[in-house]
Amino acid sequence: MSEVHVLTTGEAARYCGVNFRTVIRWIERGQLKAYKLPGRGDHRICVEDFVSFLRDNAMPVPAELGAATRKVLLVSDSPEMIAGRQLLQQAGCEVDLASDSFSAGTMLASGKPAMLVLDSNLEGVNGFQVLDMLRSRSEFSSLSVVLVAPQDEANPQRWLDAGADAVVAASCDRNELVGRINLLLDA
Amino acid sequence: MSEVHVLTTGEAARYCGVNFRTVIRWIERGQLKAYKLPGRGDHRICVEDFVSFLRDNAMPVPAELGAATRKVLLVSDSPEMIAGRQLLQQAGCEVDLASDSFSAGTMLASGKPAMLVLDSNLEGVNGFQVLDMLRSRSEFSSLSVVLVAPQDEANPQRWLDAGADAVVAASCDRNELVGRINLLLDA
DNA sequence: GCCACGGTTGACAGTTATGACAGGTTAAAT
DNA sequence: ATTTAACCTGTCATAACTGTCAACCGTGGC
Repeated sequence: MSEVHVLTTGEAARYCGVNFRTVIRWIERGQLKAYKLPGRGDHRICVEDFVSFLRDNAMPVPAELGAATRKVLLVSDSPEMIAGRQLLQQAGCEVDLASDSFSAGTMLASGKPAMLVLDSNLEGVNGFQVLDMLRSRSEFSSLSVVLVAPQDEANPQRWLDAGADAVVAASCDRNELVGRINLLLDA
Repeated sequence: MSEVHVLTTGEAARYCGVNFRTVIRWIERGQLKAYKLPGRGDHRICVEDFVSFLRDNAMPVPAELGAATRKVLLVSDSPEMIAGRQLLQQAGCEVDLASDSFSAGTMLASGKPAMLVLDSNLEGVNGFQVLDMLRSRSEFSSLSVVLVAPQDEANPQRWLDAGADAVVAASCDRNELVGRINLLLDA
């Protein structure tokens, strides 16, 4: 069963060092998404919504809540890429792995990773199509995308134009890849 | 075998991030419908009642409970198949449409359809791979799958063996397709 | 039979919602 | 520079809801 972790106004208030009254006002103003319990109308805030609220307002994200924001979905069927998984885990990331585009899609939607590492060499994946789709849907607006370019890539810029946040060559060093992923996750 | 799914107070509580005591109070106040077991008077909540309670109170519905009963995800890029969409809508179905496997995956996971109509002629889709993945994940255990077989299909049985609930030829009549979908949805 | 597990109940402590009010900040108007 | 208004935030008291705790009871496994 899915453990939906939610916060009360008091918890959210303590996390950002304000009075809970203020948190309620943020909610009333529509700045922070929340729902109400039927009883007295207590507010409950999904951690996910809270974290994106903090980010939108350049507020510090508590480490224990930000852990979920270091989740990476790695989409590739190449053994070398998959070997990079361990490096990412050592770097403190949670890593989901998909080796075809259909399951990649399901894992993206259900696992809610903060980053997608997409190997455009994967058979049946059209990187441009995927980027188009991601960028046209608001639910993925905060998703970072690192594109692993085809072997023969001559013009990496076109991927950036299509919406990728970074492009790396498939042949690039794994440590370099992990370094860039880390940089994006911390940004 | 049709599994009548019910929740205990503890499960319902975890689903909406409150204490089980609170769930019992909602039931006592008549806000949440439930029945009692004869023994100690344990509460049991039908998933259906729980979901409509959540909806009534604008509370988030957990993905694994929210599956719509007449929602179909149509995965194809063939104009004829897409034309079948209207027929399905006329038959009272809600229809999502995906034309590539990646977005099909995202829509399957986020849209929670009751049925997947998968065109195996779609480029980049390996029907067997998809069926394997679906049947190995419990979150999709209740999903019906209608497979639209390749043009040259000689042995439809192998799709059924792989986990499809029905197989139709790509050339088959649209009305027949809709009829079979309806049958499965009502089952 | 015995035990672990999970659910119930009641009492009580802890939290939260609400409205009103006061102090602080910002920005525009004088 | 000063004033003013608008706004945000914290505080308070009250009422109501929610969580916690302990004791107890069915159920199923050993």
